[in-house]
Amino acid sequence: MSTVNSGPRVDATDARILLALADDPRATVLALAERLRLSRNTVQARLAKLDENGALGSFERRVDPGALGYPLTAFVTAQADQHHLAEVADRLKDIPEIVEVFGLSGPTDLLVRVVAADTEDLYRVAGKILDCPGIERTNTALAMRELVPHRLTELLRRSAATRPAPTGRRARD
Amino acid sequence: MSTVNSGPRVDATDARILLALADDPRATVLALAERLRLSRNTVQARLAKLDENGALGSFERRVDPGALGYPLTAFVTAQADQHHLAEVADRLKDIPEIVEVFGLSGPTDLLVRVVAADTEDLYRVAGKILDCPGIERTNTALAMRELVPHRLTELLRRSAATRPAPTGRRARD
DNA sequence: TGGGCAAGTGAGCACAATGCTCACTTGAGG
DNA sequence: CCTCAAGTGAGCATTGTGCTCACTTGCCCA
Repeated sequence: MSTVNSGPRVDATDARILLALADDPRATVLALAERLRLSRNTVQARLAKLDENGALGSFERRVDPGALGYPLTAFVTAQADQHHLAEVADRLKDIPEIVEVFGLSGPTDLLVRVVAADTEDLYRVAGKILDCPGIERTNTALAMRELVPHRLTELLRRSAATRPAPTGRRARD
Repeated sequence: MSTVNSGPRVDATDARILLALADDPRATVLALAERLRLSRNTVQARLAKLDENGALGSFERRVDPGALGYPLTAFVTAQADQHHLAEVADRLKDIPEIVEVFGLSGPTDLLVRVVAADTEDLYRVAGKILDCPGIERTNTALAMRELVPHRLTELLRRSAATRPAPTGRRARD
């Protein structure tokens, strides 16, 4: 349901931690600290804060639908009765194959991301979407290729590059 | 670049592990084992296999762009010279604000997911996309609301529900 | 110019988790 | 009937965790 989160912004050090984690997701705090040349204490505190503020989304994001038996991804755009968007969203939430829904600006009201086991399955799901009261028109496009797989690394690198406020870190080494 | 992965399919037990992990991402293997009433050994082996086969996507997926200073998400659809899709994709990859790109079936060739710091930033990024040689026409829609946040839980639950092949597990307890 | 303040550091400590290996069990399939 | 794949429980040396503490350092602000 939420749109933004905008807790306190991730700073350069946080970004470096996230980057290191991206490289090795199950790395121990100790390993991260060593690698980033920070104290274990710092990394631990930072990490704690990062998932307190919702800077880290849910873990499910990391699960590959393909491995779950849903190798097909499709995007269904829809026009809907704008007065009842919330109700429509609730209905859509009940369809398990629907993985993500956005409310859009412009002539297309909804963008629905769907996964499916095969084309027949996809057809069925598309039908279910159209059947939702409030949905007026849909259009389904199959994702044939993932040309750029989901990534935030470039943005993280940019954040990591800004010189951190150098506080209390040791001079030697 | 990859489209599918389709390593060996995730079975019911795997799904249960992933579900538990979704609930508590940094849970220790021991905690998971206890909670699922599996042996530590099993969980450890399963988890190892899960990220060997790419059933687990990269960690970056969990990072919230909002926390990074990019609270805006937009979807840019584009028509492109289909003979040069690969080159276009390479160009798009160089734009950091581009988070994901799909090649679609139908009249729209590309779906580009973009994040931006503000509307002006978005305008700039949209311009960069249009400037890519091979891109013929674009249309930008701002994601105003995340009506259903990314989730795979329902699907995971479905997988977890199928009775697992009950092998060698103890009778008592 | 001096005092807080926030953030980092290094040390230490009891406890828990990891990574490994081994012998054993169990159901499925040839 | 035998073998195989998967799970189990045990054990053990090594690491990592979660916590607290005293101390340092640069920044902000008065």
